[in-house]
Amino acid sequence: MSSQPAYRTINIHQLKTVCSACSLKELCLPMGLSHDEIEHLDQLVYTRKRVKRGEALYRSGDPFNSLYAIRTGFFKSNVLLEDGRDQVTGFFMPGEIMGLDGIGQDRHSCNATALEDGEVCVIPFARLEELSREVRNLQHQFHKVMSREIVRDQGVMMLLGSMRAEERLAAFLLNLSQRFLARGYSPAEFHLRMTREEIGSYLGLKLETVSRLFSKFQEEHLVSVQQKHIRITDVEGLKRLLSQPAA
Amino acid sequence: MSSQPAYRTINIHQLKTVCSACSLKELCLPMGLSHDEIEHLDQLVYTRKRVKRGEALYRSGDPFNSLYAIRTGFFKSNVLLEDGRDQVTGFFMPGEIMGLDGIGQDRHSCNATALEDGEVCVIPFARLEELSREVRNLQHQFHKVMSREIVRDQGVMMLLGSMRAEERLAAFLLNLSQRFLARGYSPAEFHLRMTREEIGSYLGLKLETVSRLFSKFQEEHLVSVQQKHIRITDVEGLKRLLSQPAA
DNA sequence: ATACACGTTTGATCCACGTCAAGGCGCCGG
DNA sequence: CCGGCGCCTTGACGTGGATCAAACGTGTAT
Repeated sequence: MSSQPAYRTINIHQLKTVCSACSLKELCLPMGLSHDEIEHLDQLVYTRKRVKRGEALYRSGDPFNSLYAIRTGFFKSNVLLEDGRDQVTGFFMPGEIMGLDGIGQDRHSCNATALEDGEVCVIPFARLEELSREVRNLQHQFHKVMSREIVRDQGVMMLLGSMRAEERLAAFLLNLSQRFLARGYSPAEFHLRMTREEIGSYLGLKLETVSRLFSKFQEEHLVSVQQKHIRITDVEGLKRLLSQPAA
Repeated sequence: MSSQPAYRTINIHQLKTVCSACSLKELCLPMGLSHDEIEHLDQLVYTRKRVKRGEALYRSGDPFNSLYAIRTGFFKSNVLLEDGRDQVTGFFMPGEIMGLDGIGQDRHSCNATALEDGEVCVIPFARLEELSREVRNLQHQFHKVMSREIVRDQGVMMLLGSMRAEERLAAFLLNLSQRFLARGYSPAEFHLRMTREEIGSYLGLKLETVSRLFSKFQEEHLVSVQQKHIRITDVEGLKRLLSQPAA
């Protein structure tokens, strides 16, 4: 990757690299930008990085230089307490941006780990700021990305702070479903890339509880679960769970 | 720069209004900016807004136009579920910025309410974006503010997802204490502006649990509590609670 | 002053979820 | 094809915090 020749116009791989040619441009940072504006972005992302399953994209404490736009693969972010407790703070899929936590302190405040082999676009942050001083819509788009991350976090707080275990898992499945749909995958049938323990950590539950709930949902014909393969058979049923505070 | 009258020096109220003359400039948006840069900001904030205790600064669904920098008073933000459940997502004090949730969808996604009479600086967002295209450091500073909000939210997730009730309350008190300290108030003795119920909602606990924990902390000589007046008598003791997963 | 309303404290009881423990399934390497 | 190791499921039991209920301050309005 590193030794790209100068005559890049004839390099097919490079062509596929730029935002303007990326299939995720409707979901990712370029969302809502005009064709011309996206071409400005092509100067921004000149590095890709492959990450193998289990590898860290960055770790808490690492100096912050870049944001990462996921091209392929599935990632998680998590924070560790001194005593070893571990809280998963998010799951990320193609088109989503990781690393926003690093801007405020010039170092990352969480770990980002690949849940399967994947590839990310490296976005040098100084360059992004520079470019967004020139391209108004890019600036605005970037602000939207950050704001949506804040809103997403509010949703997780709602989940952790006021929902019961059942509701949390239902909300989680519906959220994944929607995000798969937005990416052109089936919203009804998908593969969970994370373990029960990671789901539990994210939802503030123990892995046994998550497992039991999957079994319960299956008995109630809301989903059909086979290990990591999930098939949602009754979306409305899941949604109904969310509006029913008590059992 | 454009429409400022030349004789602005004689307007006392105006003098107090501008960022360059604001006592909170070390904590608020102008943090880290040079004197000259802060003067640019003076064109940004031309409206203040008084908010009475219990009044909303904005509500979920309201169109988004401005951010709000708190000058005086104490605020909370909360989200409501259809079924009436209410999650407090944050408490805000002077120098902190509210409204960042609105950027992503052009409407606010939570409510912001005054816990006591207060005053905020209205920051028209379009103007902020414009100015931050011109003033590099302002741009960067604003990005830091947003990023820190994301990191703060991660902390709350950690709290809600992996801490026990005792630890949550201890973490909450220590957090308030630090923020009061940063504002020049006593970190050891302060007045809680929110009710037990609001604290509970924020921490994912019921008000009775919060009340019991205050009593427990008092018995253990960690704090002395009298209604809303709190005095932290053993900071180290509180910190110790945080690193002890089990009782 | 007085009184009401609201917020808080405290006790008794309950239950959702955690903990501990024992298999079971499926995948990978030998 | 076999054995081992993650990961998952399921059961039995324990407990932290919720719920229900009853007083008790305290600030605010009359």
